Amino acid sequence: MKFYNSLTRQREEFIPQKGNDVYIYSCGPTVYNYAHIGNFRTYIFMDLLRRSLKWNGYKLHHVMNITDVGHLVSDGDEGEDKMAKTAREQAKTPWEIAEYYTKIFMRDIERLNIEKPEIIAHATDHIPEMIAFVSGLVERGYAYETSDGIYFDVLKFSEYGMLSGNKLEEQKAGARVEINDEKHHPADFAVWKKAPREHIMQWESPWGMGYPGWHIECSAMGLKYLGEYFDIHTGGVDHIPIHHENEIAQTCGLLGHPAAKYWLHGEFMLVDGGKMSKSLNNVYTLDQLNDLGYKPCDFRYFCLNAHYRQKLNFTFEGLNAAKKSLSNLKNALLNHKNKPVTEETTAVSEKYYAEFCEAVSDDLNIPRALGIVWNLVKYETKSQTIYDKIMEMDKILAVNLDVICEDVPEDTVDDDLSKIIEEKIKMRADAKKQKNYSEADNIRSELESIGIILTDTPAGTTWKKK
RNA sequence: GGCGCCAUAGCCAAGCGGUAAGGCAGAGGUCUGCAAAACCUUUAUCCCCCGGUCCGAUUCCGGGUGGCGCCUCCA
Repeated sequence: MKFYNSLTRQREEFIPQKGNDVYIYSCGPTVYNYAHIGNFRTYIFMDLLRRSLKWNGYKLHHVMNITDVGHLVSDGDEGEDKMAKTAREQAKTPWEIAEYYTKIFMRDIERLNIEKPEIIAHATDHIPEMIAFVSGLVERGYAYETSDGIYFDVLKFSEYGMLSGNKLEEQKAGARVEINDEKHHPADFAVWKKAPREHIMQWESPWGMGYPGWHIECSAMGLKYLGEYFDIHTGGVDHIPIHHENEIAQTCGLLGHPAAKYWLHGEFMLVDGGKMSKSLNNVYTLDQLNDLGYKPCDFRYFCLNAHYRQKLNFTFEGLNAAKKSLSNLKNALLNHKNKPVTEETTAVSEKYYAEFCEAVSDDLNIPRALGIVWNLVKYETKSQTIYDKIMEMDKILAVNLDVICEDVPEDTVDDDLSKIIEEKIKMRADAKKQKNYSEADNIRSELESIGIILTDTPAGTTWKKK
């Protein structure tokens, strides 16, 4: 397999460090709000990575964190903890907030056919590990204490910026409001924060009551579950300049070397050509898409259409295209069901299958793989072999190609109206019998004007809401 | 100002030196009284522009132009 490694900026042959076992860390959600479709694009990418590794015969040891403490609202190390802020606003405890949004997140990734990593690690369950990590940094001289916390000393790590290419001295002067003048360097970041009395989430530490910095959790939990050296670290591209840079710095500070060998980053999803942001009112959740009539698999299929390292522009035009495309694909696949198996179709499906494998293993080229699926499904001779092979491919795509009819929402038309509609359909059937087609068409358009669409089938006329 | 990504048909998009996958939309057809659905056929003489390397470049190099992201929390 080959992956593009953000750290070396090139495509590399993937060689696990411990034989057939692959150790992965994925940055997971901060559970202070509903995850949006942009977040899910990244987890779909993570899932495709998992599935393709398993497809290639690897055994996975995969950790994803749930950040339920330490992620601050603004300006790196100042400002309120996101969890605490939401808790305050909703008059709940941070624990309740975390539990609620974690539950929704887990439900959503399940709906998107995103496999759960083997280990889901909550930050609040790993405070001792983080404290040990911070102590180690202090002992080794990579972190220092100020009046409000323990900070990582970026100048002690000469390679700081290796992932993003940013140079410390070239950051825009004054772009970052410097509130804390105890810091040695503006880019120094908190690995531990001392808690004000009123802070809800706080733990005992060698530096008094406090709570961990955001970045430390990933370093500490990765070390605990995956060891000093592991294979892959994933996250969104936005993590490159700060979060992952800091993780690398911390790990190098403690261990003297980076932990992960391959860094894989999923690109952003744009909305209408620009950034997704709450102020532009273009942030969508899975539930919202569902209410608009799009199934989770429609969205997943939409994401499969673009390579994970490419920005993907979300529009409803695009989502409609994906929805239609997926439905067409299922129909086309159905044509192969229970059709005779021949030497020819077996050979053909093997050939396409091999191409599919190659695409998947080539830095997760799912768009190309999808094209191969289409070419195979359109093969003129229909055969169960082809059906079976494509269902095999769906183990990567995971868009439920065998599910033909997903649950449609209950129709909200009341009984009286449906009686009237049934009556009209009967009238139209009579008109058709008498070849009075203008009357039949009138009834059709009459119903259409109140939002009812008629469809003639061999079994009779059915109707649905527009 | 710094860092990074990108530019392929109406839209989404693959393509990694040998002459443009795939999907959606559109067009034509089959079927249907008409629709709808389904199925078949079709849709880029060319890949933002200008130079260069090469027998050959959408693909490599240099320079433009344009778009996007980041440098504040973000997947």
